Amino acid sequence: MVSIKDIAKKAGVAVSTVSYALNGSDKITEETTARILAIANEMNYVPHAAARSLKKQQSHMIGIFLTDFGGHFYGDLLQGVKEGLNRKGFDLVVCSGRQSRRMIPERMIDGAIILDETFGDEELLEYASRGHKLVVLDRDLDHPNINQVLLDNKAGASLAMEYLIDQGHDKIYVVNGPKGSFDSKQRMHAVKQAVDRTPGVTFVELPGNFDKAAGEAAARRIADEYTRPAAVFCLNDEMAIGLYDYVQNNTSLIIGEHLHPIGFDNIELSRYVQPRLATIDYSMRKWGALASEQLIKLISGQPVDHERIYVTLVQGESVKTIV
Amino acid sequence: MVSIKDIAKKAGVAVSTVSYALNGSDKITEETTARILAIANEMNYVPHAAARSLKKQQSHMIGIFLTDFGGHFYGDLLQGVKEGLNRKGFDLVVCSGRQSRRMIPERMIDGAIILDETFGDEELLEYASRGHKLVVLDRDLDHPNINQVLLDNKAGASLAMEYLIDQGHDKIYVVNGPKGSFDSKQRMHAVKQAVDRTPGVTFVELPGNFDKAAGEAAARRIADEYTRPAAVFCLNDEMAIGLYDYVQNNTSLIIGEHLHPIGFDNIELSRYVQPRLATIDYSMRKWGALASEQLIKLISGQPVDHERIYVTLVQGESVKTIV
DNA sequence: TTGTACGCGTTATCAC
DNA sequence: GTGATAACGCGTACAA
Repeated sequence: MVSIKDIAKKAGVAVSTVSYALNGSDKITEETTARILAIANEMNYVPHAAARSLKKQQSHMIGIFLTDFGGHFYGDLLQGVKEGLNRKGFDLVVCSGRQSRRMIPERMIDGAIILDETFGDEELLEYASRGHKLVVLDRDLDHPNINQVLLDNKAGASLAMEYLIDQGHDKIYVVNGPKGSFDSKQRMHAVKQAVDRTPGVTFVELPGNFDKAAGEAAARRIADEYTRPAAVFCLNDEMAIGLYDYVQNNTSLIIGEHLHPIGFDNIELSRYVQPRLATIDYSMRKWGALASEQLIKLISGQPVDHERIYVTLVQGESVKTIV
Repeated sequence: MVSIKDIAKKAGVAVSTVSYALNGSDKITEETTARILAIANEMNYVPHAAARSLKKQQSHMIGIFLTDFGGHFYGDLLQGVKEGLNRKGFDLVVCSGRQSRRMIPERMIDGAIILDETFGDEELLEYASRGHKLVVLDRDLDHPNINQVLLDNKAGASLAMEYLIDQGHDKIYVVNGPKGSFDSKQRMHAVKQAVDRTPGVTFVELPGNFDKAAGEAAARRIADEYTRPAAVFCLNDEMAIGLYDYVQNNTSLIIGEHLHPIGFDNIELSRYVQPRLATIDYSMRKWGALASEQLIKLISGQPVDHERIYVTLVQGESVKTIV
């Protein structure tokens, strides 16, 4: 592998001269620079990332940590992050699983975006206290080195509940997310507020886990005890799809007639299931772009405030009016 | 940031002692090792990835390069790669876009898995000739430093065509993939072979691009010239979904009656569209796992042969028998 | 322009 | 056998 030393030798100059020339410093003559560049090119020189990182103490890479690679969930988010980052000359690495976490303390990345509830708050605070810069998308964490870019879960859940109630529903199941999930908690909290301020609404909370299986389990329970039309607020679309699967394959109940589900996230699939799933929408891409922006500000020492991603209601034939 | 030097100072030993102890060398006494480990722990020591990479000339990270983050396409593949890698102590970074390519020559990663037609063959051969190890999933490239793990496109396309023909279809549209795509070419080649050996089949090739828009465009064309029932082999599911969208929203043609589409990939969505899309299935996870295995063998200098991923037919109500 | 110290961990060599 | 010294990998940046 060719290093600046080799180039220096061939060009008959010092390594520092090569380094300056390569980095476009005006300390070096135009001619010398050109000559060195030519030689470097001809020798197929490529700087060694590790050496540069070691000296500069930064890698110009940032990591995004996801719970898993599954689901249709992340495509647009990642695209948003990547675009935001590339504009600033940073590269993105997408990580998942425990092993890759060491990239943070080992300084392989200059900062991280976290969307992975399997991280403990303490672990993240620990990183932050050691000087690592983080943007969290899935929790409320207060530290100068941590910035939050959170969904407006409360608005979303309120929107969903109000929609159901406006359509005349007074029996509402709510399928919860995972225990530790911040988004779940916020959404469920808003659900309870909505119920509290609306007399006459029966509300049943079912356990869930943000995956299809949870939606199916909830559907079974609901179908088993079915007596009259009910609305079902699944705290994400994935579970709503699971509910569709179960109801349509294992019962004679009709979605949009007996059961009126609404989801959260507006994943692509929701547009394709029959009938179209009502849900809460927001821009994944914007979320990602904003997160990357905030992280770069954090890294470059600029002041940052926490940010919020706004949501809207998407109506769907899965929810019909009760007359 | 605490380095081995700090630990050495506190422990009253030389840095080499610390390094040996940390790496579990038997050159150091149990007690000394224990003491050093304790101190390192207490000081929250974490080795600097860049320094280690620099010395060892390897990062224990491997990269997978994707055309984009979109589509439901990659989740399982990535999961497969990750699992295969983690077992061997490697970490995965998922990359997309031109910028991140520099990770290869800059030796930020020890090897790369390529599923991104926007790479040129020459570029990849160039990397290989410089000693970088690659596994390609999307082209036929011969070099000692390159291993191929390819889909059995020919079998898949033959399966699809035979299925259509067996159902009595004699008018078959085929919606192609992008011009440069290896998978497209192989599939289309097999299509032509199938047509050639079956007299009486009318076959029309339509341009495509593996995205939904291409499927919609093809659908428009087919609908405009519709005279009698026809089968449509979309060279991937995404385009077949686009075709569904157009046909169901803009025409009175019925899928499974007038138009009989089949896809390729068996993405999750294909199970949800109505009627279920017939398609060609294969295990994404296995594909990923195999790719990572091959790459690690390549990196560790073991001999490797090219591999093939087998495919099966998934029947669906999108294709009905012509009587 | 150039010589050189530096960033940090690894490992060969050498002395006790 | 134990442990210390120093060279090394590669690029950067300060002092000369």
